[in-house]
This record gives sequence, C-alpha cells and structure tokens, in this order.
Amino acid sequence: MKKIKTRDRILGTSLALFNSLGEPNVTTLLISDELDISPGNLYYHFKSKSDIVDELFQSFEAEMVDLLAVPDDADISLDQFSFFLHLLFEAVARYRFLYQDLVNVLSRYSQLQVRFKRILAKKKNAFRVLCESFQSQGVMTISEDELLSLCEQLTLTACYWSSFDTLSHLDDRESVDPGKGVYQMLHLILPYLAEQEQQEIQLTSRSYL
Amino acid sequence: MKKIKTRDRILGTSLALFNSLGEPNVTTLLISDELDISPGNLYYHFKSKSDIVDELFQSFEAEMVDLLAVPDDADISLDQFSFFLHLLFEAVARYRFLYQDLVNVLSRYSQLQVRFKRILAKKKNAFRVLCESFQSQGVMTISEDELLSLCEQLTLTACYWSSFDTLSHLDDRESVDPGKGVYQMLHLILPYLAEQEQQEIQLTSRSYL
DNA sequence: GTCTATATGAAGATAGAC
DNA sequence: GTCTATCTTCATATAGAC
Repeated sequence: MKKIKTRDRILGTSLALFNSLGEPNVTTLLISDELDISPGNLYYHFKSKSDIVDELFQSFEAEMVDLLAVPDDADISLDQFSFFLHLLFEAVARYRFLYQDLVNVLSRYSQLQVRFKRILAKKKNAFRVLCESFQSQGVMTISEDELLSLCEQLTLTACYWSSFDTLSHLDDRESVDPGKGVYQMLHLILPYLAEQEQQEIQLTSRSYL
Repeated sequence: MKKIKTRDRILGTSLALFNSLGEPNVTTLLISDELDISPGNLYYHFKSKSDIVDELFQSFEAEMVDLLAVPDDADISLDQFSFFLHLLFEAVARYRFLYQDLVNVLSRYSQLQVRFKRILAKKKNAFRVLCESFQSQGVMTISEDELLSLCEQLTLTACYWSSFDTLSHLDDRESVDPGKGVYQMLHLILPYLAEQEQQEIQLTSRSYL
C-alpha cells in the first residue's frame, strides 16, 4: 500500500477539478476540500494557485514536446498517423482545462503565453512534416497553398475539437472520447489522399465513431 | 448631436471590454470607470452583471437567427456563400467574448447553454442546406459520411477560428480580420467542388488573405 | 438619472499553534 | 506536514442623498 504524497495528490485533484469545472471556477478551498486537507496545508505545498497551474502546464508541455518530436526523415504510414492522432487527442483531453478557456487562462497566467504558442507551432510543424512524408511516399497529392491551409486546419481542430465536443454534453464533463476527434482529423486529409488510401481511411476511421 | 442613452452606452462599452479583455476579467467597476459613471449608476440601469451579458447575448442571438435563415429551396452561388461566410465571421467577431471562454461563460451563465446550442445546431444545419444546394446544382460531389464530417468541421471552424487566430496576436485584441477565416472555410469545401469551381474559389479565396 | 458610501461575500494567501 | 484562525483584496450589489 503505497502512500501518495500530498503534493502529488494536490496536483492530481486540481487537474481533475480544472478539467471538469473549468480552472476559473475552481478555488483553492475547493481543492483542499476535495482532498480533505486544510487550505493552509495546500499553501504549505504550493505558495499560490498559479504555482499549481504552472506545474500542471509543465507536465503538459513535456508530454507534448515528447509526442510532437516527429522524425522528419522516416516514412510514416497512415496507421502510424492515426495512432499519433489518438495519442495527441488523449494528451489534449487530459489537459483540456487549458483549451476550454484558453484566452482567459493565457491572459491570467501570462507567463504561459509564449510557451503555449511554441507548442502550437510545434504542432503545426509536426502536421506539415507528416503530410510531406505522405507526399514523398506518393500517398498524398496537394498544392502548397492547400497544404498550409490544411495544416492550419489540423492544428485548429487538434486544439478545439474536445471543447467543441464538450458543448454537446455540458452536463457530464468527466468523460471525453478522443475517437470522434481522430475521425474528423482523418477526414480532413482524406480528399488529398490517393484512391486506395482513401478507402483504407474510410474503413479505419469509421471504427472511431 | 444625438445623445446616446446611458443604458446603451453601458451595453456598447461592456461588449468592447468583454471582447478585448475577456468577460471574466471585466468588472462592473471597470465598465463604469470606462464610461465615467458611478458603479451605482450602472446598477440603476442593470440590476446585475449577468443582465448585461444576457442582453448582449440576446442581440447576438437575434443577429444569428437572422443570418442563419438560409432558404432551402433557392440555388446558392459560391459568391453568395463567400458573402454569407463573411457576414457570419463578422457577427462572430463582434461577439467573440462568448467564444473565447466559451465553457467558462456558459457554465457561469447557464441560462445561455440551451440557446447557444440551438444557434450551433442552426449553424450546422445552414451549412448542410448550403452544401446540398451545391450538390443539386452539380457544383459539389460528396458522400453522405463526408458531408456530415464537413458540416461538423465548418461549424467548428466558424466558432473557433477567431479565437484561434487571436492566439497569434494576444497583445492587441481589438482588431479581428475575418478574411483568413473565410479563406479557411472556403478551403474546407474546395476538395469537393467541381474542377471549374475549384479554380474559381482558389482565385477569390486568395483575395481574402 | 446619477452620485457617494457602504454592505456582503468570496477568493487568495499568511501566521502561528500543534 | 497539517491544522485553525485570520487578513487582504476585490467584485457584486444596495441604500439613500442630490
């Protein structure tokens, strides 16, 4: 029976509450209440609420940097791409409190702005690298203009899909299914794929619904 | 020299502040300060802050209902569609405070949830009707699955483009250019258009950048 | 209609005992 | 490490004079 450190319990509970209620609606009192510890105790471990947000963001950042380190020389298969999308949506969903009130969060924790933008740029770049890999394999045909627009669209969707999906069921905000997001993303690249791959994607993507 | 009623000045200034600073960051004190009136005066005209939000939402709702009343029997040209998108993005931009912190706003003003969802459904339906018009004119070819996915994507983009774009320049939040949003939207339908219309769209859409 | 003054309450944060 | 008690700040909102 391992005892989890209070510090880590605070982080875990904060993340869960942020995600389900929205970060601005979660007070330090609510966090400590949920953990059955005193507010004072919470402030013994973190000198401010923004320190909690900071540390959660750092985990998010680390996960994303790790995930988005896409090799730009290897040939990526569509299966690998789907898997990548799946991991991406799961990571975003795990930290969805950041995206749900993005403008608000970034304006109140302004030190996160630059770092968030950097992740966004990495994301867009990863999509570009992946699409270029598809192109060089002859699986994708697309003009430069359309490629830029597509990558922008993929990035937008990767950010906001889970928030958009949440709108459909604002009541229970606990569960998020990344499946539909992956489905949408695959359908974005679909028109630019070769005949055979289109059929392949249409089959596999359907399983995500 | 027409004198604008204080009540309307409150609405206008609130909207401007909400859009540029984010609704949660705008206090009633800030609004009255900006207007050089006393907080008490503000509360003479609106019994609570949520009444201001409510009334702004009502204007937004009215504009959207008006705009989204797309005739489902007429043939819509691509030019008309572009124009429609332009109006749509302008309307969304004018009330972008709603979208920037959507989850937060809808959770704190829960009476808006149902109404917002209704607008969202209308939006998606409008896109569907428009695409079906394109299909019946022989301008667009698309399968049922793809059409659903496309309409979802158009709706998502119509909601979040301006927030996404804002991320690129979080410093000056006053100006929003709907052009790039329209460009993205046109590129979403592009792959499903007939040869000739593709070229047409590529030309006109470029002018939006 | 508009003001000043003030009540109320909540959230973030600290001090000091155990 | 954890608690209780308390402080500060600030936002919403009201009362009553002009």
